Amino acid sequence: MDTAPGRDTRWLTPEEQRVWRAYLHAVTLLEDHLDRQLQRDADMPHVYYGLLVQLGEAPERRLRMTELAKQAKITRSRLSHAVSRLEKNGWVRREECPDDKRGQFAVLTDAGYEVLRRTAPGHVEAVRQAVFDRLSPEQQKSLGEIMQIVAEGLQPKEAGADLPWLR
Amino acid sequence: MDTAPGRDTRWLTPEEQRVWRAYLHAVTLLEDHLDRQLQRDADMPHVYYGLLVQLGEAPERRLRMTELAKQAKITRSRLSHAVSRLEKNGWVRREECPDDKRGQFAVLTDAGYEVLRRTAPGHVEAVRQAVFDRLSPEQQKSLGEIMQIVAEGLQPKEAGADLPWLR
DNA sequence: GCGCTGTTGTTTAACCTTCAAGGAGATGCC
DNA sequence: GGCATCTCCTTGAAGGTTAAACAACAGCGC
Repeated sequence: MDTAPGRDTRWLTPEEQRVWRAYLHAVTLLEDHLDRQLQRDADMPHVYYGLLVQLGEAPERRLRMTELAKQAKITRSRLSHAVSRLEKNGWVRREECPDDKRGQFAVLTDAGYEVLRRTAPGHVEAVRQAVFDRLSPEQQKSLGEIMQIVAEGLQPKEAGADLPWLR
Repeated sequence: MDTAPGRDTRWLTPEEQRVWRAYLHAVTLLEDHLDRQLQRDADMPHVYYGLLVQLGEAPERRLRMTELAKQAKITRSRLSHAVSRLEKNGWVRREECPDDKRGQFAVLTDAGYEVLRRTAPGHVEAVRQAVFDRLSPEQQKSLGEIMQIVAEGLQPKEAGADLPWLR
């Protein structure tokens, strides 16, 4: 990977520093804001809410643990803890996988769906107020492209994704 | 604050959803990446590293706790815990404030400065590889503007900041 | 079948963050 | 001065996250 930082570090220029600081500030403020909003209205952190959303969109409102972890960009360990908590709340239920006895499904319960239905509007509104209402259409487009690029760069590559002849 | 979500929620359009998902993915992947990088190379999470940076840039490498918390966008409580931890590592030291006996200074020690000097290049390189190397100059500029706007919208306003005649 | 390797999901303990509460000193007002 | 109130910072408990180790199983070659 040749990352060994030698004598010649490519420091950030003043302009790059401004961009980076702005990014850090925006991201931490926004995550804080949304976390508080959801903690107040739905009694759970943002990440947990995201899990319910993913399940709500999945066929039959169920996903294998690993698949859910992948979609939510969290570790399986973290997901395991999270689901345990959501299970206690009655929002999610675990089910065994008939095909693979190691496997577990996380299933969104009716109560979980109800919570989602009740709290989604407030959450969307919060996102709108904090982000979309403040950006021009061009900026929104730009933001999407930029984030897409950054995410792709960090995504653990699919096997053979860049070696199509191996598939 | 008329946020009461009535029957008429302004849902995100499909395009807005794509932008928002891309944002969430990028941000969580990036934060994870940097956290791991720093945990490995500097034995501390990203936020703690940020504290050392702020102190390193401050005059005399010292800041009042509240000021540091404000700059780092974290709560005083969190900062208090964090400084305790950094103090155990010998990277930061607390000092009393002569002017205000309630006050405390957080001071970057020589050892702390040394850690910073040693690990900064690797961190900058990680940020570069994940972000700046992948974006065009226009995109970098755009990112800065967008994040600036979002951050300002969430920033707790300074007293009278939008009422200049009151200052 | 048997063993090998990799996957799936959980667990433990250490660590970090949050929230609510509180001590101690400053500030202002009478 | 006396009192209320505010600010600065800390604390402890509850809860969330992480890394590492683990048990159970699947897939595969033999």
